[in-house]
Amino acid sequence: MTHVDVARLKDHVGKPVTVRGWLYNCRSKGKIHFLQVRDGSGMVQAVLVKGVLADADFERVGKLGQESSLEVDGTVREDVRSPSGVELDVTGVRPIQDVKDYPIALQEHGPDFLLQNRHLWLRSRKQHAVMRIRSRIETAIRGFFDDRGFTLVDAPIFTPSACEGTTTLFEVKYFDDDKAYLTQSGQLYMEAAAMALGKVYCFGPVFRAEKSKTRKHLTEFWMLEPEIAYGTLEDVMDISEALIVHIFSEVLRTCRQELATLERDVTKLEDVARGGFPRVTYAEAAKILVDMNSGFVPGNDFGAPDEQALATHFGRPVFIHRWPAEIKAFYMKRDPNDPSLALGVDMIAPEGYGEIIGGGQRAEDLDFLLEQIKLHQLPQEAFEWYLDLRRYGTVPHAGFGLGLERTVAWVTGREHIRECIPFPRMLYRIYP
RNA sequence: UCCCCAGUAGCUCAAUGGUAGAGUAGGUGACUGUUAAUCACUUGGUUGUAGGUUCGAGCCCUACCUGGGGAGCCA
Repeated sequence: MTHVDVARLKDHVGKPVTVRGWLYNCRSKGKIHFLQVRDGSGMVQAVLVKGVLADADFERVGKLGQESSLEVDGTVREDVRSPSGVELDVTGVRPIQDVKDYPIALQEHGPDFLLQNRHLWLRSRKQHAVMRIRSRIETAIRGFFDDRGFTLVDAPIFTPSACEGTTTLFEVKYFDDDKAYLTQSGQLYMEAAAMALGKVYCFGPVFRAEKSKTRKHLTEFWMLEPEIAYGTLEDVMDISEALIVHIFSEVLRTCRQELATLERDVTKLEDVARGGFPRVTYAEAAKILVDMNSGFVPGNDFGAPDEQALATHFGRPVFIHRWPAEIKAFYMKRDPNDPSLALGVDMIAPEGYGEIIGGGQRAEDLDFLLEQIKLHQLPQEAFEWYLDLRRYGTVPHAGFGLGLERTVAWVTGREHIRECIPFPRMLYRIYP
């Protein structure tokens, strides 16, 4: 008998197949067992009628516990009662391991318990669906950039110093007496790579040692960072909008089943996939907040409540660009029309998912950067290689960073970012 | 680091300051179309820890521990 993935069973109607997987649930109705079998590709109901097997084997199958591993032989049959359209008429069952007391029951569980059992939680239907969508999003991202002539350039994980000098970093010992830090961003390296390869992106894990305890934060998360030589602030907004549209379109095209499992409102995703995101300046956004009497003080950075208010106001992804320079990073280019403004842009997602993208145009002038490094009291010697990029053929360039888990949370409609990475690393939690 | 909330059976949760309970999982049995099947019976407890108040504390008070949510910071 040929082994077939559950997802492909509909191509084998009427034929004998073997399914290899795990018992998700078993409902026994006296002389019929209904075995819910999952194999990672999908779930199928295998129907075992008494008399097909020896009575002792029939009894034994009916007593297999949740997540018992097994191989099931059977004939594929179309059935309108099945959500997947097919069922398996069982002709044989080979239990591999009979499991008792599987920790995760078919009921609600608390977050602490689920996170302690993350290695098992991944098997449940919704987590399975989230991981599938995450994978599809990563594929869509790579496809998007590969199709547009970008080169994937992997950034280092160990770095000699802070990229931006702002956030708290994880420190590790680097051989004898040197210290190294886990990267918080590959951006500066992408700027170097863009001068070599034109259009580049990196996509990998980054680390933040801030003691953040919210549904939007992880200590280890994955970030996509494209960088474009000769790119501008407008390019960043155009490309990031096209990217978001592409991601949402691809998920809608390929993950209908998973979205249904997650009970995600797809009309929300379809709206995003239409594009045409509003673009406002910081000053315009600030005015909106002031007009709402939100208590926002113009000139300040937007806090989480401000961000939420803006997201609600627009109800769509929104770009906010041209920020007061003093609240943005040292490497941001100034607006030629108003040097107090930085050519930075953030994209805020609707539905409370917050800042998904941050980026902008980079300063390409050597003297300006030297001044900024002094002003921010950064160690110039650590940035000499970065300054070389402005000494040897400097050009305008721009790029952005996209937080993968926040994007996954948004697409899948998850309450918490911790469900959007296979093994979340969070404040005080590094198991399993 | 700060603010708020919660810790009771393996899990999810009840319990006016007065005999610790239910559902679920586990066990035993019934049932030929179940969708977290249903039904009957059943095992299961140092109420996070340490003090305190009280005739009496799961409940009130203090400290600590663990977890959750939020702020700041960011993606």
